[in-house]
Amino acid sequence: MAADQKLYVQVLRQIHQLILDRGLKPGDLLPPEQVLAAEFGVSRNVVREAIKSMEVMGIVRAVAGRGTELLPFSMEYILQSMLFFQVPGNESAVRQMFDVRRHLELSYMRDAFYALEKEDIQHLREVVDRIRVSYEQEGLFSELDRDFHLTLFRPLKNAVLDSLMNAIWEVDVRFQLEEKRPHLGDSVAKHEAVVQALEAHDFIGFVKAMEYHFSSGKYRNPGSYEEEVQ
Amino acid sequence: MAADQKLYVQVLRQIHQLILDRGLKPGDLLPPEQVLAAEFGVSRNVVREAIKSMEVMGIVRAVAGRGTELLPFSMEYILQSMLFFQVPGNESAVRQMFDVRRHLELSYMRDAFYALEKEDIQHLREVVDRIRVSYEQEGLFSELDRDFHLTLFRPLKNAVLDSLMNAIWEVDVRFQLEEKRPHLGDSVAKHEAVVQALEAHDFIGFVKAMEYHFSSGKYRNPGSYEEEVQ
DNA sequence: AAATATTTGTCCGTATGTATC
DNA sequence: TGATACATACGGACAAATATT
Repeated sequence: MAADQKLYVQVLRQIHQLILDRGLKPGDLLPPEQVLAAEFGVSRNVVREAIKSMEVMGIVRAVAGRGTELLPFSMEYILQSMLFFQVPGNESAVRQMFDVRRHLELSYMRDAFYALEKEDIQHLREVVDRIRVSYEQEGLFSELDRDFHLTLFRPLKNAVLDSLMNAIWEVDVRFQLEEKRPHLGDSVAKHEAVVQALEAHDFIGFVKAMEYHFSSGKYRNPGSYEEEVQ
Repeated sequence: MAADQKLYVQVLRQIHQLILDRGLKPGDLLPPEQVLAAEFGVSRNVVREAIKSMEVMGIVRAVAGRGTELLPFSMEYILQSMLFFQVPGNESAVRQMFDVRRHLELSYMRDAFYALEKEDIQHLREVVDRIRVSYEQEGLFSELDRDFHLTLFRPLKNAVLDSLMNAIWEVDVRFQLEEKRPHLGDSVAKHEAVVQALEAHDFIGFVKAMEYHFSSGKYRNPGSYEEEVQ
C-alpha cells in the first residue's frame, strides 16, 4: 500500500541514497536487481520499475548480462517527454521552448564572447563555410546550425545550459518548425555576421549580429533596454 | 531479445502513438494495463515499466482503482534527475542551475514588467510583507521567495519557463544552497525594491532592483552591456 | 450504504538471451 | 568452449484502492 508514496519511488530514493553512500561515480555498476530487491525488502519487479524510470531519465543504462551502469550528467531525456506533450493543441510548448532558447542565448552571449577561444572561433568559421554549401543535403543544415550554437556556449562549461540547449535543438531538428530552407541565404548571412564579429574581437558587432540573428519573421525581437536605462 | 531497442521503450512509443491516434488530452485515462498488454502482445510487466517511466517524467499519473491519467505539460520531473546527479564531485550542477535561473530572470524581466497585472503586483506586495515576518518559521522564507519569483514571470504564460524555474526552485528549497538566513534583512530590502518599482510603474527602477537582487556575494553580477553598446 | 466490478500495486516463479570470465 | 551472473520477459496470483451499481 502507498504508505507515503508509491513503492517504486521509495526504492528510487533508496537507490539514490545508496549511490551517495557508496560514492558511486559514472561508469560504476549498481548492485544487481536481486540484491537490491533483497536489501530493500521488495520484489524484483519494483526494483525494475525504479531502474527503468532512471534509465529513461538518462541516469543509468542497464545492459543484459553486465549490469546497470551509472551515466554522466545529461538532460537529453527532456526530449522524451517533450515528444509526449507534442500532441495537437499543445504545440505551443515548442514555441515556448524556442523562446526560452532565444532568451538564454541573448543573455549568455556576453559571457560566451569572452570565453570563446581561438580554436572555438575557428570551428565556428568552418561550420559557417559548410553551411554555405549545405543547400542540397536534407537535414544537414539543422545539424550545422545546432553545432554552431552549441559551440558558442560550450566554453562556458555550464552542463545544465548545454544540456538544456541540446534538448531544445533536438526538438528543433525533429519538428523543423522554423523551416529555414526558404530563406537559407538569409540564415547564412546571419551566421556569417556573428563569426566575423568574433574574428574581429568586436563585442558590439557580436551583440548586434546575435540580435539580428534572432530577429527573423518567426521570432519576435526580444527588445533591449539599454536605450531606456541610462 | 532487443531487436532494435528495448521492449519497454517500444511500448513507450506505442503508447505515445496511441495517445496521438485517439487524441487523448490531459485528464483523459489511458486504457488499462491489461488491455495495453494484450493489444501490444507483451506482458503486463513490460507495460508497467513503460508507464512508470512516463510517470516519473510527469506525463501521466497512475492511481489504483481508477486508471492512468494524462497530465498537463510540466517539466518538474527534471528535479528528480537533478537530485541524482547531485553526487559529490558534481555539486556544481546546482550552481549551474542557479546561474541559468539568474540569466533567465534577468533576460525575461522586461517582458515580465509589461505583462504584470495589478493583481499580480498586489500579490507580490503581500508576499514581501509576509517575508518580513518570516524570520521564525523554518523553510517559510524559501517558499515565499519561490512564490515571489514565480509570480513575477507567470503572466508571460510560458509553461516551459514556468516549469523550468519551478524545478530549479525545488532544488533550491531542498539544498538551501544560498543560506539566506544570515542576511535575511538584506533579502527583504531587495524584494521590497522590486515591488516598489513595480508599484510605481518604474521600469528602470525595476531593472536596477532586479540586478541588485542578483548581486549578492553568492551570485556573480552578470554584467550588462548597455554602457558598451551605443 | 453495501456489494460488486474494475484497475493498479505487489509479489512469486520460471525461462531465455547475453555479456563476462 | 563452457560456466556463471545478470538483465529481459513472461504468466499467474492476490491485495489494495477506487468506481459503479
